[in-house]
Order: sequence, then C-alpha cells, then structure tokens
Amino acid sequence: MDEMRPVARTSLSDEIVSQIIDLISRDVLKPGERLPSERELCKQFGVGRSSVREALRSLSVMGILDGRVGDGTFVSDNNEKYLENAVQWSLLLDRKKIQDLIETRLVLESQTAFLAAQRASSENIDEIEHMLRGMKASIQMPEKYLEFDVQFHLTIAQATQNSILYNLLNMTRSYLQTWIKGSLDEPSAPKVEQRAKLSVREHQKILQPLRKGDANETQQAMRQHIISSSVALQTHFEDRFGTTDSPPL
Amino acid sequence: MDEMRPVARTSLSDEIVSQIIDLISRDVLKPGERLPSERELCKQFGVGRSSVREALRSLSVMGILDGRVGDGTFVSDNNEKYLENAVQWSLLLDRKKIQDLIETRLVLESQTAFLAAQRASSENIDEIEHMLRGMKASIQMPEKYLEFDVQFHLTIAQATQNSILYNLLNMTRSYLQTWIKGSLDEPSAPKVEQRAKLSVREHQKILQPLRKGDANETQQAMRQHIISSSVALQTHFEDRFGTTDSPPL
DNA sequence: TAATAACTGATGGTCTGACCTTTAATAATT
DNA sequence: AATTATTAAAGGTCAGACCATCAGTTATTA
Repeated sequence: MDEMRPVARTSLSDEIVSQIIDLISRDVLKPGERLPSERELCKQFGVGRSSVREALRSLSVMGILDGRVGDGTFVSDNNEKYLENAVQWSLLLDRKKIQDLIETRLVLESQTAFLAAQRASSENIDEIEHMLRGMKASIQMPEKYLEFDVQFHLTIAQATQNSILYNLLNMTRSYLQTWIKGSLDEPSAPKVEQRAKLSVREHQKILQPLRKGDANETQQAMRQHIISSSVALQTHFEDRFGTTDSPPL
Repeated sequence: MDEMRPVARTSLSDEIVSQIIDLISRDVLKPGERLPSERELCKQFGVGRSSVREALRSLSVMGILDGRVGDGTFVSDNNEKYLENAVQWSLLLDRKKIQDLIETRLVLESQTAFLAAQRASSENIDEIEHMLRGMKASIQMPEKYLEFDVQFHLTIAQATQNSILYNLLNMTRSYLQTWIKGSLDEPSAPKVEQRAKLSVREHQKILQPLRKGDANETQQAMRQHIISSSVALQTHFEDRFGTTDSPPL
C-alpha cells in the first residue's frame, strides 16, 4: 500500500495557467503577441470567465502576461520580470533583510566578475569600455553617471552568458538602486564628484585585469569596489562584512 | 513641465494587495493566521467579491497567502516561497537554462560554505555533524541518504545567517533535485552505494575545515564536491565548466 | 464508553450575465 | 489635413447563485 500518491487536484484556473505557459514555452504564443479576449478564452477553454481571469491574473503577477484595459492581454516581452519582483515583495515584508541583500550583491558581483573575465568576448569588452568612458564624461552629472555605472556592471554580468546570474544580479542591483540614489542626495553632496572620481579609478582597476582575462584579479577588484561603494549603505545598517583583513569571500 | 508623473491608477484589487501586504509587514496579520472570509473582506473593503478574489489570488501566487477550500485563507508561514517559484516558472519557459542553474548553484554553494565557516555557531556545527552521521547510517537507502544530504547543505546555508542566500540556494537545490533523484534510478544503479561512499568522504572534507573556521579550505572542498556531484547532471547537457585545470570560479 | 458515522454550516472555487471605464480605430466634422 | 465625435471591443467590477470540500458537531454504533 505504498505506491499510492496523492492525486493532483489542480483547479481549473491552475490548469489554464499550465496550458498557457506551455503554449508560450512552445513558442505558439510569442512575446509581444496578443491573446484572444477573455470572453473568447472562455469558449476555447470551456470555462467561466472567473477561471480565465484568475489564470490571467496569476500569469500577470508572474510577469509573464501583461493586461491592458481596453486593448487586450499580451505576452510580456521580458519573461524575467518575475524574478525582479520576487525579492522586492520579500523585502517589503521584512526590511531587515537589506543587509542580506547587500551581502548577496557582493557575492554575485564578485563571482560574475570572475566568470566574465574568463568568458567575455571582445564585443563585451568594447561595451564595458564604452560604459567606463561614459562614466568619465558624465562625472559631474550624478544621474547620468549612475546610469553608465549600472550598465557597466550589467554588461559584465551579461558577459558571463549565464542568464540566471545576470537576472539575480540585476534584481539585487535594481532594488538597492533606491538607496544608492538616496545616498547621492545626502548632505555630503559636495563630496559626490570626489566619490565619482574614486569610483572611476575602481572601475578601471576592474576593467584592466578583465581585459587580460585575469579572473582572480578581476574578482578582487570588483570585491573592493563593491565594498567601497557599499559603505554609504552599510552605515545605515549594522556592520557585517568588510571589517576583517581576511576577505570574507 | 517636467515634474508631472503619471498618477498611480491602481486597480481595486491591487489596492487591496497593497493593504494586505502592509498589514502583514506591520504584524497585524501574523504568519499562520486566518484572514476573514472572502465575503467578509468584501464588506470590509467595500468591493465586490471578484476584486477581493483577484487580490487574494495575487498574494497566493506570491506565496504570501495560502487558500484552503472549505477552511479559509491563511498567511503563509514561509514568506520565501515566492522566490522558489520564480526560477521554476522561468525554467519552464526555457529549459535551456539548466546549465545556468547548475553553475549558479556552484556559485551559491561555495560562497555559503565560505561564509558558514566564518559564522557557524556550535549549534550549527552540531546539526551539520548530525546530518553527516545520518548520511553514513543510510548509505544503502538512497531516498533517506538524499534527505540528509539536502539538510547538510541547507544547514550550512543557514549558518551564514543570510536568509536571501539561504533561499536562493534552497531554490536552486530544490529545482535540481528532480534531476538528482532521476540520476539515482539510472542503469548505473549498482554504483549508487559506491557513489554514496565517495559522497560521504567529500562531505567530511567540507566539515573538517568548516569546524576549524578555515573558510578558504571549506569553500574549496565544497567546490570540489559540487562539481563532482554535478557530473551526472552535466553529461545530460553541454559542457561548460569542470574541464579546465584552472578552476572556472 | 469509545470509536465511528452522519450531519451541518461556512469556505473557497466556479458560473452567469450584467454594467462600467478605458482604449484604439474609425467616421464625421471643421 | 487636422481635429473631434463616435463606436465597438477590451479589461475591470459587481451581484447572486451553485458546487465541492473541509472542520467541527452531533448522532449512531459496537
């Protein structure tokens, strides 16, 4: 009597969710495409509108679909949005986790730097250099500078050719961005330009070994940079890393 | 004319979602607690049942609520489930990402091992040792062995005291678990016990430096173990790491 | 008396059909 | 040609009904 497993008593809406996900994964429904109207889906699935709507709602929350009133429901063009929101909700429920997020970012940034140094194509490196030039040029325009800064790091993550690492990094980054921007508007405003110059030097120290494919050196430079740039954030919270001489990672 | 931002034309259900999340984050609603019935919530929010249901549906997808028919809707006791599902859906949409997931797991496992070596309490270490003893004792029972194996790694992740890293690790692990179990039922079944013995030795090599707080050594041991245990999985997919003498991470 | 079976009320899940607001596209107006 | 109404269709919301399911209670049984 050991072979009996509980039967999947899946609800109608969950069944529809599965079917639609399957359609998308088999490219029957492509990103940007419009789904049939809710009333039409009712007929096709043979269920009431509530069930269809609950299914569409689920898929919207997952970031897979995107409903536009008066227009229709569309397949989202970036299937990755789900991951972004995930940690965001989690943090709304418990803001104490921000230290954890900072640390996670340190882990992800240093590791992607390592992998990028091994795998970056010349096109990747060109792009990264372009971002660094942009940073130098906009050193007195914090908003613009920050944009190049973000792209610098994302391009490195992209060079790993690992979409999951890329998305995790992007996720942590995008959420901490709020605080990073906030630290620009602090009373220490006059120091901003100075910090930007230091930041440029740090980024140069990352790019240099990365260009040569020196993974360990790239990782170390990235570590130093992230720790340095996290100082402003850390002061708002309790100290957890960066105090020991032996690097915690 | 630059200061005007689009007004938040949030829908009724999204408004309810926000309110409920706020209630949970302010501990007015505690994990495990039961929400009022849907009909009751309709009165309290002054909206129709569709709106209430769509809101509850969203929160369920996020893993924040858990509806049980005939019983009620409850606040989920683990607010982290959302993260778990996130990558899962992402993978359903694109199964080519499994290599990326394996690599991500390697990153997370080795890093949590490093941090755990620095931060593990004696209780943590006791627990980890307990799991290792369990593995030794159930070396001829693959199912049971695997359970101790999982707990060994999760306890290490827990020792980092970083809930985000813990959840990311748990997420990757739980998803790969399907494949790991599958590799047990392979034609190479007679080798299972042999592999288990090797696995035990590898885990011992992790625990040993961890107990001494030697973070670098712990990390290296974990790296070797993960690479070794991923071999079976890797053969199913294209080769990306483990082929070079210079470790890719 | 203790275990089991039947009952009951409340809950989430679903269906129907109606009405509203928004939107894109078309037609009418200037 | 540009602007303004018109319109049809979409998603959003509502109300009320019915169903299947479950927890707790009551009644039955051994």
